[in-house]
Amino acid sequence: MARMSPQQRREAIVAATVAVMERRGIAATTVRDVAAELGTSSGLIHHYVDSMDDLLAKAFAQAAGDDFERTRAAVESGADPIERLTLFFATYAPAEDDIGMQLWLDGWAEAARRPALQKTSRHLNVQWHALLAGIIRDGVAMGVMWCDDVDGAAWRILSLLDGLTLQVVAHGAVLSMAQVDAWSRAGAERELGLAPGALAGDGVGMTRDRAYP
Amino acid sequence: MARMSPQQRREAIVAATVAVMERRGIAATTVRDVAAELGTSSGLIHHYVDSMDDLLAKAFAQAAGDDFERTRAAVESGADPIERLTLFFATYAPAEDDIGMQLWLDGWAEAARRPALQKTSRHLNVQWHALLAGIIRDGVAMGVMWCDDVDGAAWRILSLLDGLTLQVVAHGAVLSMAQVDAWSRAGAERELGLAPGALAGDGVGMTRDRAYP
DNA sequence: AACCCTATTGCGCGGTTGTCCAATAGCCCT
DNA sequence: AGGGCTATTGGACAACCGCGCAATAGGGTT
Repeated sequence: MARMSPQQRREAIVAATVAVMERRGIAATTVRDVAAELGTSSGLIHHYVDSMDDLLAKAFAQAAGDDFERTRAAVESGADPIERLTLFFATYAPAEDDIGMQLWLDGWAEAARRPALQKTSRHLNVQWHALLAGIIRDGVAMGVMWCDDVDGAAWRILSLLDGLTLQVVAHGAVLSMAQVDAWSRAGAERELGLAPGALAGDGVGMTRDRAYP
Repeated sequence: MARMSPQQRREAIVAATVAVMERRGIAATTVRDVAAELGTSSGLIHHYVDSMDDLLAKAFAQAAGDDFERTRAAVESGADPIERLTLFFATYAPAEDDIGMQLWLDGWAEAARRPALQKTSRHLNVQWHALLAGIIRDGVAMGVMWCDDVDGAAWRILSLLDGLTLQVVAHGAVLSMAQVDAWSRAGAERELGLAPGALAGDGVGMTRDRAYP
């Protein structure tokens, strides 16, 4: 294989590990699989990585962190809390097509047995909660949302979304992605005292006083 | 080891597999672990079981089915829908101490890659939904609950419970079990138009017109 | 062009896995 | 009491795992 700079090779290894993890699952990902994914020898992996556990933790942090950053960037582009919350749902749902959420599910299950992985998983989840709680706090302060317990509401909305998505990923045809999307938005509307449909749409070009056609 | 009847031995093997699965996780459970658990040789396992996948699927079905039956029995002892729903929360939460819910988490993650396991997981989950939806339907018919979309509400309440419990199992100290219990009941109260605190308590000896001390 | 540093290779090691099988031993029936 | 059915044993087998190491090869520097 072509000789790469250590920095490039490191990134390539992590990227290949993510790809294999998404296909085979975290626990079933092996050094030889990763090596085959990027067409090199297995020995090369250990030249850059201390242990397999480290590699799996790094790869999970990379994939999960990317998911979060994408949603965070989208949310920050929203003009007001309602639009930001709508963007939150719009970017969360479609990304977790099938494969992305499966990785989260694996991560949660493995977290109890791999300390390094649990640490990143917990940290990411707290960030998701903080992002959502920030939107709600702004909305309450601006008088467009109503909620006694912001932190609790954020955890409930997030957990509802996770729980519903879990059904789709783990059980396939029982629930559809469209239902998950609609029901999680409906749950948030109820939680925050919003009118039904207040969080509908993709959030793009949305304004609070826009007339519905 | 003492010679057993095939029926007894089969049950002993499944029970031992459940015990090992709860301790080590589904994916990490080996034939030798199960054999050691019940003090026999590893060869004996394959005399009763076609493959390891089959055994894991059977054991998961047993453990998960027991969980469901326990809650179902408790719910059926309730006098009215409010009491039955309270019993639902009371028996769901404490059972999933740590170890029981970890098994569900493992099962969900493995479901995507083990067809036999996915089938039982999906079937069980539909039963959980049906149990909850039945309670809500009765409550709406009797005029003690208010809900437009019974099936959707049942999925939301169930998924909220799963999602919150997941946080505790996977991430430890981020959320407490008491918060999960309180928040999931609060979510259900909001979802069904009940007064805050309407679903509090353990449901034992509860009556609708009981005066609070 | 010669050289040195290091990215990369290919294989071997010890250990663990699921699966299988001949040999053994315990229980029931006659 | 003896014989047959089968539950049970314990190890062999091939495949796979993470990991380490001597040998090789490629590219920037002098």
